[in-house]
Amino acid sequence: MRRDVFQAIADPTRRDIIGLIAKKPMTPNGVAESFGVSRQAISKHIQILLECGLLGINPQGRERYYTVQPKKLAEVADWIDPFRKMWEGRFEKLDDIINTLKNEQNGSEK
Amino acid sequence: MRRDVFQAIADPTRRDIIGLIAKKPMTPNGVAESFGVSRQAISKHIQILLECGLLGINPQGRERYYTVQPKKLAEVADWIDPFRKMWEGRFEKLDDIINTLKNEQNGSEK
DNA sequence: TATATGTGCAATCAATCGATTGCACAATGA
DNA sequence: TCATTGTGCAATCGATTGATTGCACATATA
Repeated sequence: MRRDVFQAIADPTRRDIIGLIAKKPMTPNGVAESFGVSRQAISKHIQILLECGLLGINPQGRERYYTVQPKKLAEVADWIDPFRKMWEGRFEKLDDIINTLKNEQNGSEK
Repeated sequence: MRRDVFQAIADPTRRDIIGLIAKKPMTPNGVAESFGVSRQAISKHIQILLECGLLGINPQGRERYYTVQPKKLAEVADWIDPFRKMWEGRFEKLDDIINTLKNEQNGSEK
């Protein structure tokens, strides 16, 4: 079963769950009340987010408060970062990869 | 058919394709040679990346050179940004974070 | 012209996904 | 104790995904 952060945040419901829990740690029932799906469906989404490290648990009695582990999103941010430099036009600090890209693009024009 | 950037980059092969084409615009055959799957499979990945705006086309004769449109990844970076502030411990703009999350939640309701 | 090459599209298939229902079990409270 | 509540887990189902094969068509090349 593939459980990486990229796949986890691909689902819009899971992104909403992350956004919700980021504001305030919540229980599965609390989260489910904010969505139009069953508690079990939310529970499965939470399970996926747990398995890839995007959420943490804080049990209180029979309730389980889930919290967001935002640091885990750095994996995505790190992958995007070189491309950010491309679209922001900050070419002064580019590594060889991006320099190669620029040269090849100019060279491939007729 | 859902065609958003988050779903597009969820597949590791597609992320590899983006990384490859970012170095140098490539044809489908060129890309396929770098992977262990068929040309048609690569072609379908490219189609998905095209449909969500992550790639552009530059036809040269019967060859089609695909280029990366990095700006499209800003959609993902923008979603991550409030969380980046969380994991980097910059809480001075917490109100902005909360507001951003609120807006995102409202805007993504089905 | 005829042949080879580069590419896209349709059909197909196994695997996975997102959701539901039903049940089990521990913690709470009468 | 016994009923209620909060939660997790298993079975199931329809839709989607990622891959393959086969074919069509335009472009290049002999």
